[in-house]
Amino acid sequence: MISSISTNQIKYVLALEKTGSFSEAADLCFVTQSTLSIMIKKLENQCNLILFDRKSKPITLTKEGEELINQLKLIYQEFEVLQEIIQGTNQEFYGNLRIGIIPTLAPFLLPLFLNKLVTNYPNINFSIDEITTQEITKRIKTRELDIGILSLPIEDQELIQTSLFNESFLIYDASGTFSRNKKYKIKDIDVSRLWLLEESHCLSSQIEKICLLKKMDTSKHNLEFKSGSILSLLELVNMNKGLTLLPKLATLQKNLIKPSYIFNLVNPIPAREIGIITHPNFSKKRLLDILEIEIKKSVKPLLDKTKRIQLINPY
Amino acid sequence: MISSISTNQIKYVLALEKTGSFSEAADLCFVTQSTLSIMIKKLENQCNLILFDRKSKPITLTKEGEELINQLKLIYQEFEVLQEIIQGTNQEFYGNLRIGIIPTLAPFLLPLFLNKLVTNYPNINFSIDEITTQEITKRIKTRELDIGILSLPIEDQELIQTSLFNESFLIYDASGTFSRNKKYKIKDIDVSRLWLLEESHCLSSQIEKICLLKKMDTSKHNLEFKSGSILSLLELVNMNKGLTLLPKLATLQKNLIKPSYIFNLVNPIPAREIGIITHPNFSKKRLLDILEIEIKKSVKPLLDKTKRIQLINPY
DNA sequence: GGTTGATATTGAAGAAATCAATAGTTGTAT
DNA sequence: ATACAACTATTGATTTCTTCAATATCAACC
Repeated sequence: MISSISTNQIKYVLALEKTGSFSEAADLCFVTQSTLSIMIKKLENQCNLILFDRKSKPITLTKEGEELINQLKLIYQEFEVLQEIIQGTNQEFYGNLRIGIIPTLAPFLLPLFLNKLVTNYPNINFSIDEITTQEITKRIKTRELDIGILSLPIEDQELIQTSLFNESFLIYDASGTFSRNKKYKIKDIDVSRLWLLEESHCLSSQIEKICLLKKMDTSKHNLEFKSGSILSLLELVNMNKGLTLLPKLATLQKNLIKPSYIFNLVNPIPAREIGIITHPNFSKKRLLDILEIEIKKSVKPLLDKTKRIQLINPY
Repeated sequence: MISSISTNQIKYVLALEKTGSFSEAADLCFVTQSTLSIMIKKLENQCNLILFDRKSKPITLTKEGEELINQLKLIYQEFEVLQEIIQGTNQEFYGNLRIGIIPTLAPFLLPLFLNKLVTNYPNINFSIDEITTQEITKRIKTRELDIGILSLPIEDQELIQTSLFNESFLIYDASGTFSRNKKYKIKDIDVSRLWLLEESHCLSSQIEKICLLKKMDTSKHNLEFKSGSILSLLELVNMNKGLTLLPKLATLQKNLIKPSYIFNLVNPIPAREIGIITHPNFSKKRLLDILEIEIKKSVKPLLDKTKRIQLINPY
C-alpha cells in the first residue's frame, strides 16, 4: 500500500504521459532526465506496478498505467484548485498597513522581513515611518498609524503591547582600550568617553540607565552632537576614538561595523525588549499575527539565546 | 505558490482538524507530536496562511483554515480512491505460475525475490520445481511449466529465452593448495582433484568445458558420487580435501561456505548466463516482466560487474 | 558493426522528514 | 500569586528523499 505520494510525483507521471519521452517530460518539469527516470520508477515501485512501456516509441502507458492515469489527473486537478484557493485566500489580505518603527531599529530589522511581506501580500500597501517612540504612540492613539515597532514597555496602558524579542546591548569601542580576552561588565565603561544619540531617542535613555547616570553629562565632550542616526553616531565615535553601546542587530551590519570593535557585556547582559504596539481597536488582527510571526522568524537566527539578561526600560 | 505537497501533509492537517489536539493527531498518524507540529507549520508556511488557532482548546481551524479544509479533504479522498485502484489493479494478477529452476541456482536465487512476489501478489499461486535443464525444457514444451529459470542458451530454438544476469564461477578449494595472494587462471586447476555433480546437471558440463575436458574422468577418485545437491558436493569436497567450481551466488552462503576456501578466477572469468525461458504461447507477459525485474533487482547488488568474462554454454 | 538518440544508473550533495529529549506555554488549583 | 499538569514548540541527530552531473547502457538505424 502506498503510504504517501507528492504532487511532484504526479506531475512527473502526467508530463511523461503527455510527452511520451523522459527527456521532454523532464524539461517540462524543469528537472533533469535522471530525476524524472528515478521518480517514475519510485512511484512504480510504490504502486507495485509498471506504469509505462519503455519499449514503445513514444513511451506509452501500460494497461496498469491506463487504469491509474485518470485518477492521477483528477488528484492533480484538485491540487490546482487548492492552489487557487490558497492564492485567493492570500489576496483577502488587502488595504493599508501603516507601521511606525524607531530609528535605532528600522534599518536593521526592516530588511529582514519586509521584502517577504511585500511579496506575499501584494494587495497590502505598506507604509513605514521611521520615528521616535513618542511620535509612534501619539500617532497610534490618533489612528494615524496601525502598528508601532519599538522598545517595550511603554507607559501608556491604553495601547496593546506584544513582545517580539529581546535585543542585547554590546560595547562598540573605537578607542582600543577594550581587549578581546576579558569579560566586561557595565561598570567597566568609561562614561566620560561615551557618546549617545540625541535625547529624544529611547536608546539614549536606555544607555543612560544602563550606565546608572541620571542625565548624561555631555559637556565632557568638546563637541555638540545631535543626530538620530546610528550611522552618524558611529562616525563620531570613530573620529573621537570614543565608545558607545549598540543594540545587537546594529552590530551585525558587517559593512558598517568592524567586528573587532564589538565587545560583549556579561553578568547580566543589558537588553531592550522589542515589541509591537497597536490601538485596542485595531482590527487587522490576522495581519498582526503574520507580522509578529515573520519578524520573530527572521530575527531568531541572529540573536543569541542567553538567559542572564536585564531588560532596560526605555523611559 | 505551493510547489509540491504530499498526502502525508494533508493527512496531518485532517487529523489535527479531527482531533483538535497535536498529540492526539500525532498518535492517529503514527508519528511523534514534534513531527506533526513541524509538518503543520511547514504547510502553513507553504500556504502563507495560518490554518490552526493554537490558542483555542480544542485547537480549531482559523478562517483561512476553513477555506482550505474542504479541498484538502477532497484531495485526500481522491487519493484514497487511487489507492483502491492500485490495490485492485494489483489483484488482477491472479492464477497459477509454475516455475522450473535448476538445482544449482534454486536455493541461492529463490530466497532473494520469492518472498516479495508471494506477498505482493497474493492472488497468484506460485509453484516451484527444482529440476534439471532437460526436464525444464521438456515440461515447458508440454505446457506443464510456465517459466524456466536456468543457464542459457538452450539449444531448443522454439522457446523464448530472456537473459537475466551472468553468474561467474569461483574456485572452492578445501585442499589448502591455493593461496590468497595469487591470481588463478583455469589452467591452474588440478583436474584430478576436481569433484562435480552428477552428469545430468548443466553445471557439470560447464565445469568440464571450463577445464577443457571432453568427459570428466572420475575414475581417479576412489569414490562413486551421484548427487544433484551442491550441499552434498561441498561435503564431499571437504572430506576429500578436493576442489570444485561454484557459481557466485552459492559462494555467498556464509553459513555453508568458508570464505577462506573461495578463490577468484581471472583472465577471463568463466561465467554462466542465467535467464528465463518460456513457451512462445505463454500469455502472462506482464507477470514475466515483473518476475524479470524483481530477479534482476534482487541479484544485482550481489554480483560484481566485471567485463572480462567468458560465458560457458551449458550443453 | 559503429553511430546516434534515447533511458538507466551512479555517486555525491543538499533538503526534508522523523524522532527522542527538552524547553516553553497556558490554564488550573492551590 | 505559585506550582503543577497538560499541552505545543524547539533542538540536535539521524535517516531518508530528492536532485544533479556524469556516465553507462540499450536500441534502432545505417
